[in-house]
Amino acid sequence: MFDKKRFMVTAALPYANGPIHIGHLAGAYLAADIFVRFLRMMGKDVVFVCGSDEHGAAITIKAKKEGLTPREIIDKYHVMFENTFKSIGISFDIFHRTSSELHHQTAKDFFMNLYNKGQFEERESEQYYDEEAHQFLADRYITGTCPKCGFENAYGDQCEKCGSTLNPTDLINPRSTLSGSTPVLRKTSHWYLPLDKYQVWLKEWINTGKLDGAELHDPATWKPHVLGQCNSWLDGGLEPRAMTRDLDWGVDVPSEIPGSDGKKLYVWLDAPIGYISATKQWAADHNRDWEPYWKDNDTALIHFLGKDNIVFHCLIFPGILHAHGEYILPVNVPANQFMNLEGNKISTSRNWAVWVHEYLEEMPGKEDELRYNLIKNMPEQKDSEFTWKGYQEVVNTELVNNLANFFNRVVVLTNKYYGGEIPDFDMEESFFSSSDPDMDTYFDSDIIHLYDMLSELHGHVMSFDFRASLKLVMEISTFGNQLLQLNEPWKIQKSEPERVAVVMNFALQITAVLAVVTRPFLPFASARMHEVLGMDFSEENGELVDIMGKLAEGEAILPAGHKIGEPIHLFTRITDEQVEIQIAKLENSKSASTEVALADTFVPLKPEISYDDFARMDIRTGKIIKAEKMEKADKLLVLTVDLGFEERTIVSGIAKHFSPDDIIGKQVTVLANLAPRKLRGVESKGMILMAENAEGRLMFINPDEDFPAGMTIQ
RNA sequence: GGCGCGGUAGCUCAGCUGGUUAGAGCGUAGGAUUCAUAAUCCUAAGGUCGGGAGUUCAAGCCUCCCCCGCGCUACCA
Repeated sequence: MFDKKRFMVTAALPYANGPIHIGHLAGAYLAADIFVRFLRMMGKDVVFVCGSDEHGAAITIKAKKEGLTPREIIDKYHVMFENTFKSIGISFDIFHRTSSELHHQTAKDFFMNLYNKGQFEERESEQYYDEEAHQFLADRYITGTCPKCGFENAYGDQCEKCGSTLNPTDLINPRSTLSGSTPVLRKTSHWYLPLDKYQVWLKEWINTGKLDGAELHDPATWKPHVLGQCNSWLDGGLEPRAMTRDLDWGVDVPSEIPGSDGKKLYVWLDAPIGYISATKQWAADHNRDWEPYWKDNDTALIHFLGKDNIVFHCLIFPGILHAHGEYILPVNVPANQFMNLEGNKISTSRNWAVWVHEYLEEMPGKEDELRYNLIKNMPEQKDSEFTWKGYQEVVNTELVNNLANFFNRVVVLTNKYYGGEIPDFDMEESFFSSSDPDMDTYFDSDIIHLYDMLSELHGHVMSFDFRASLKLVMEISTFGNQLLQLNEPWKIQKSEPERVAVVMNFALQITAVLAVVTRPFLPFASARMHEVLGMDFSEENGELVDIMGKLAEGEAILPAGHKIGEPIHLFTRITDEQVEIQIAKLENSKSASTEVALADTFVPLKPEISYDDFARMDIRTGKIIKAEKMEKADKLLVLTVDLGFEERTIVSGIAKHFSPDDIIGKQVTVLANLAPRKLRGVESKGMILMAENAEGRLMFINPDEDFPAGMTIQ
């Protein structure tokens, strides 16, 4: 991969309906940023693109809720994204947006191309239509009762209470959120991408890297969980996917296509094309040609994203690119897993998150401290965890005690002994080094040890192993601390100044190496080091190649006589108070949002019924006399209930809440005249009445004293 | 239930295609040192590698069964 002429690097487009949190950074943006900065410093031709994903029903709904236009919503978040990413040091070459004219045109062209090639299947389906608002309804515009948990405000695509994935037609009592009316099913037609037809080549391409005889990537370099998830989908069989929707906020289906009225491109053909339009805009801004970056086989296309996006970028987008025919496919999709926060999943809706823009305000000047922690704990192979206590410990022990302290003591000693000038020394002079503790070493041979470390660092970055590469950076600092400790210049400066001169010169070369290699990880501290050392800190452009070349030759990076500046503290300690404030803030937001959630989830009253309606229900007391788990079902218990006059079988979905042994002998309340229904082959006659709280916890409803079975309830 | 990814020292994690006494950082204990933000350096203690069986001369790494965590998915009238 590294032998490719140029690199096209993308980071997942953030959706413009909420701010960026640490999970986003750890999942995609930091990994991409390190990789790209490193490539630039290796002198590679690389373009790094991203942008706001600004279409779809969720944005129009949010706009409506807040009394704003969709345009106002996306403008707000686009600006916010730009500021956040810039402030935390994500070095996009361009941060574009899908609402731009250029993107609309690019996406339409792409659609037109596939259409003309006959790649689409046009299919009719029935979708809900709002007769008052005169439009088809996006899944998110339809609410109704969840068929699975009974929650009355489930969306057409998902129930936010039980988390099930739904189709709008699954909803009981569907309502349009536009007009409140009951939507009707109406025929509509859409263009589908026949992924089922791509299945064979996709499977081959993913697992062997081969496509049409060409070797495109090495699957051994792909992460196991990425391959695993792809194969899980492939083995389940791919199905055609609609590439268009009846939406009102998005990219129009090209008007020259019959039946395009009111149709918009669906996210599959919108967001990822955003990478391409971003590249076009970048090219136009810099008077460059965008096409080689997407169409030349000598380009390595790499997508950085979180695991929620794997299937999208490994199967659907490659399917689209290949259907078009002119585009290259990604050589790797190094998806990360998720980062948890203080023991819980990060959740936007429950406000359980560290928002990056808030962090930047509350912890000013501590960009690198956050970057360091997120990289150190990057969820590369499995979910990981961010804690404020861990943040404090890592900053104080690793950044302050190890790195900043090393830098500081070298600069202090240089100023003290040599008035801030890098000392000249005798190449024949020996000293101690931890690279070979048993014998004395010399400048030109030991400096190659630094080269070896950088070369190892390079290997880690190229295999997307950012945790390991960060660790290696810190080992360089430790190597420096060891050098000082083994030679103790403060003890021998009077007696052996020649030896101190080599040691200090070498120590200064290590600080120079650190100034350069920290840049992809800790760009802000890197800038401070450059300044103190009097090194040029301009563009990232081949400087790693430079210093590696020198080190390999046993040469110094900073020449003798070079003047450096005054000592500074690169990092300062995180206090207990700072940590406590952050933890308290999290806890507060949690309890606050729980209260809101509780208030929100009081299920609205159902329409009034008559006494007769009630009287038709036969509700009885009963007692569970037998309970066992249903085979091959996670949530079902098969209960035998004594109703006094008979025993009957009732299947109940409570296995997650109660174990069979615990509920035998339990008094229950049974809706006894409910029509029987078969569940997984077992006939269930009746239903156990349960109370449920906002968190989904279940409780039996029963007489509060021992009471005979079979008695009526009225 | 199915599929995928994980389960390694108190904590966070490394362990390449199976190969000698299983590693790192933090924490803990002892020692050295004072240039440095009470920082640094050295040493030590500490692990039935989720559990069980198997393949092999040899398994943390391979096979089978089971348990636990996470994700997707199915059943939950």
